[in-house]
Amino acid sequence: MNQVSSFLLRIGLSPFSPDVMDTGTPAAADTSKQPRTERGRRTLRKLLDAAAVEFGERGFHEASISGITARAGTALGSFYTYFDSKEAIFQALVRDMSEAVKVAAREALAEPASALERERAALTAFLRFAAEHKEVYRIIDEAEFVDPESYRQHYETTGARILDRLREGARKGELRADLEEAHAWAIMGMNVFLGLRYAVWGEGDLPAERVAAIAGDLLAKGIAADR
Amino acid sequence: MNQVSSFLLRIGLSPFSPDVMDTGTPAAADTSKQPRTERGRRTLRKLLDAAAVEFGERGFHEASISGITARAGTALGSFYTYFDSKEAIFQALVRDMSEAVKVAAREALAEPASALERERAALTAFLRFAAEHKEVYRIIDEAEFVDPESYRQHYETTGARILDRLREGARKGELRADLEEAHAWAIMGMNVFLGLRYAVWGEGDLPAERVAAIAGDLLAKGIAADR
DNA sequence: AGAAAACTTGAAACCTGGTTCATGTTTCAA
DNA sequence: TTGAAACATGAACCAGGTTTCAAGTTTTCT
Repeated sequence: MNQVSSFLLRIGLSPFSPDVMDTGTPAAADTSKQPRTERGRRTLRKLLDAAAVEFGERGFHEASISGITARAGTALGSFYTYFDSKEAIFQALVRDMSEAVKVAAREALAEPASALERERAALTAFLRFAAEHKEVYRIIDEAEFVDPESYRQHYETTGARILDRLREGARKGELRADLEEAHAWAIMGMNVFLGLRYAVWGEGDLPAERVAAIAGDLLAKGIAADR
Repeated sequence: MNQVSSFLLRIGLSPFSPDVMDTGTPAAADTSKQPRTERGRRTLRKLLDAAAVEFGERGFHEASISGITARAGTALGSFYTYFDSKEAIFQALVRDMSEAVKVAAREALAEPASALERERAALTAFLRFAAEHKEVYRIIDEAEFVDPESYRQHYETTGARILDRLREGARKGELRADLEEAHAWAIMGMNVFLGLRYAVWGEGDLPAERVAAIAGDLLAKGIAADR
């Protein structure tokens, strides 16, 4: 029911870690809301885990605070000890998850390989992660409407990381030298849609490796007929 | 304020055309709701146009029926003469817009060209359309949460059309023979994300042709360094 | 013309669910 | 031990927006 908690357990502890780069939303002085007690930290974590499930299952608007607190096994009122509003917890969740996706990708890129191999590995990891945590996928996607700033930040950051890899590949002479932001976004879009189709919707009609192989090979050679 | 109406004027007349393929949602016996009068058709159209603006500007949940009727210049109660609920008009809108996107793409593919050229042309058209009708983009995207069935149908149909083109290209020997559904989805994802980044978000930092050229060339040759 | 059907109207009923709050319990440091 | 701060509780409050409805007005058809 909550494979989510595994990574939230890891991440959840720092849901309010100061934003590395404050982008617009004042992020509020949530100092007042930070738990000062072990018990408090436990409750906060339960709420975040519960929210991930609730939002993932019912979507932002269908989801209810009482649904979250019920799942968390806390009283309705307790919610407001930790979050100012429904939006606030959603935002915390989105940022944690964005981070979680990033981490998952980074891990997959641990051992060095050719630039093309790396893109394939990254996609495989992403597909596996998405299949494992469909809620994450959904929540980040819904952020486009609930918390546009975080949504934008997520994709801009992700795009920038892809571009970095492309440039690195170009530097090593493995990739073309003229790659730019648009290439990174094209690859990102590819990945996201393949994730939607095969990881989130697909009941595994194509395994992650296969999908990643197809995309990798598309990146390597294009789709034109061999001459 | 409503460049939308132009295409809705065209499409709006048949918002209830029987679904070619009923997919799950019973689509209800909307026979009862079909206008039987010229006046009725006019009002229905006003409501759809207004809804496109309202939903596009405020998103599904922020949008209100009274907002729609106010923009349409009709009474609140009249809304329910034509739609059963907020969801119902949203669905009608999504399906119309899905159709509109399809039409725009078809038009761009009017004159024959090489398979790769066609993909580039399709993307250019899509980017132009998206820039022109950001609301459409947003509404279709939000359907993922408000009306998942229509959302899925939109992308499955679109993906299928792309795949058809790829197969056609393969048949003519211009494209590789091993292209499959995943390739179509990869291309679709590419297009959608480039649309989001450069048509919807971008203030035209890159013109549609340039973006389409980059993507087209990625499809043609891949991103590996020339050997 | 006359009557039925189609359509319009906007006030008000109705619901839902986010948020508040006053009261109690637990934790922790001195 | 003890008091203050942190945290927990859930009934009640409340705003806002969807939906209903009964009473008109316009259109269509014979």
